[in-house]
Amino acid sequence: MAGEAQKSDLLQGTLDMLILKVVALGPTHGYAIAQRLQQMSKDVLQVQQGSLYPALHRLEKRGWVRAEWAASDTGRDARFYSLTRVGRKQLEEQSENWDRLSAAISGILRTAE
Amino acid sequence: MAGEAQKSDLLQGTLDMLILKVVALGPTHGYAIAQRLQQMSKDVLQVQQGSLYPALHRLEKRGWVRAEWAASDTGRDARFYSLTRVGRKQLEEQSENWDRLSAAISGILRTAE
DNA sequence: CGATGACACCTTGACATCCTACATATGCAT
DNA sequence: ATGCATATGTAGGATGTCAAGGTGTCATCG
Repeated sequence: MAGEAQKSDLLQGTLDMLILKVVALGPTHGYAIAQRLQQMSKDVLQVQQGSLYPALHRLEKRGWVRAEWAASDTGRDARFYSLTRVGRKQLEEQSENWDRLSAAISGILRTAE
Repeated sequence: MAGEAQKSDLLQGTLDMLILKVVALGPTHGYAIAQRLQQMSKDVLQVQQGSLYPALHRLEKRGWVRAEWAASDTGRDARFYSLTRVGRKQLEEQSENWDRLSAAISGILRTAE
């Protein structure tokens, strides 16, 4: 705790979108999704397991991803997720929404005093 | 509700920061803060009153804003909020954090498939 | 005079999301 | 045998937002 800046690991509401994006790049299992998000963001984003797996389950329940067991790189069984057609649509919508909202917010923050 | 995509009016976790920013531009009362955010964002952001007032109260409780009664433009009494020194510090920190996180997210979304 | 709508404050209850912490199990290296 | 990275999952609690409702004032319109 030596003067570390407080970090919230995520922006609320963006996790589903980020997972969809990673899965859109190719079928991936949960553990790897979290690692990849961390790498892709250069350690800015960190997904806790207690956030990750519930998110994957709700995405599957909504039909945005499909899951199946397969062997991971290391030979162990892992649950691979792939994007459904509905999921791809969702990813597009959420990305557009993100662009709109984040641009609006950044614009406000840039307002000169 | 004609097939409208569900849209959350805000990105969770950004409301406090946005309020601090508006208040940083000059003392303002709650109702006007919500209007201003909507205007500044060209109707992209909409703050519900059930989000606004609890937010103002927690900002005050944390000592990030100071509140006092005064007459509004229309002559009616309103509760004007102004930024404290601690609040200004918070605004800076949260803005930097926003920049980091939003840049990371946008970067991931831009990854080519 | 009564109704309406904009202004301005506020609370309650439900809900979704996230985090901390815990729990389980495998494979590999030491 | 012990530990570590991999890999999945749940339980409990905190937080933030929303939908919906409520109070009261003031100006305007019919």
